[in-house]
Amino acid sequence: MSQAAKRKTADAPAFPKPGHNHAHCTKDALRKAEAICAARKTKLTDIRRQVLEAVWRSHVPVGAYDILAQFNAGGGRVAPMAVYRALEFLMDNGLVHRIASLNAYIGCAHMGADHHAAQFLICRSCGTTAELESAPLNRALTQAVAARGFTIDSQIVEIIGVCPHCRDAS
Amino acid sequence: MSQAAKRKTADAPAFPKPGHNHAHCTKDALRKAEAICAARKTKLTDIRRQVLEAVWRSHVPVGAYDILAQFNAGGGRVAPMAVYRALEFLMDNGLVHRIASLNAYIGCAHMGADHHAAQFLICRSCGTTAELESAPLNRALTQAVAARGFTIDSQIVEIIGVCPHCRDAS
DNA sequence: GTGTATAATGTTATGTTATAACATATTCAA
DNA sequence: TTGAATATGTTATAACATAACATTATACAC
Repeated sequence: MSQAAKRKTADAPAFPKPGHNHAHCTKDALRKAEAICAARKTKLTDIRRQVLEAVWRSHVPVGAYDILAQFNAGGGRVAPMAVYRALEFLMDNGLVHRIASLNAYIGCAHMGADHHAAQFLICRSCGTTAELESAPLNRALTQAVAARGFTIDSQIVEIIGVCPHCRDAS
Repeated sequence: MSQAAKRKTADAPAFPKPGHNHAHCTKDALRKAEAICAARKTKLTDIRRQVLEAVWRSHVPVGAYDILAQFNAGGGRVAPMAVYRALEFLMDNGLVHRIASLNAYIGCAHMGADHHAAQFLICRSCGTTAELESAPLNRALTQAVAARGFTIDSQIVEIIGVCPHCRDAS
């Protein structure tokens, strides 16, 4: 593989494909989450792990009450608070992101990278949402903000459009 | 004024100052809104204008139910639907933006510029929110998205931090 | 091991934001 | 002036999120 190709791969991860082996995504995410919590000495308890699994069911952001519904489908009695608390923990530990424009949550694709500066591509056709993670974009953003004398704490960048797979399919 | 200064003025509008003449902002906004609705042959009815005025009370995004409360403070009987419908009209006509991270609404600072690609700076100290409108940022964003084969429809860019005035005051 | 502080979860209630569905009124043009 | 389109009124409810306090589990010092 050429240097350019390598750089492209590192810089522009493929948009999740419809038929990819998602079990691998989930397993990998859980494994990394365990490692991160161990390193941070925080506890990935049962309910937290279950919420993380629910979030990783797909690459489509999932609402808190959808997670709740999954839990209670078998006659469970979990309350909304339990889900929201688990989500808060997962977000604090960089394992999950909130998608503000959807009021929904998605597993972090770059666990451990310590980025609270995620950017998202949201397909309005299939719902699949991917992290962007573009260095040039980050630079442009940092510069534009600094030029206004503004001190940046956090950012919400959500791009709504059509993913390459849906575009090709239409 | 030098070319550089002109460019800076056009490119980086000042963050709204605490003591600026806000009556001018409001008046200007209403005037432009009238013109835009006339040009588009849409109707800026009473309730729509009142919602627009409520949104322009300040440069801090305002919640739909806050607007509602203003209306009903004097014993009114406006229902949430009325406010939401007016907000929808105002957004469709490019007069108001929704701030997703706050579930709140703010007057559009560039009426008529026909940009559904607004970017916002939100001060977490005073709440003042300004539009960013950076060409380099837009370019970087467009490029980064295109490189992923993604077709962009709309974007949500909200930068949370501290505005220059609050920073200087602290 | 026991007590005690901290963290995690359970429980109940309520707050906040937004929309559905249908009725009525207004406008404007044919 | 009447019919179609637009705008508003009204009632109910959906969807998302947190407050406040009770209980249980965990850890760690003694």
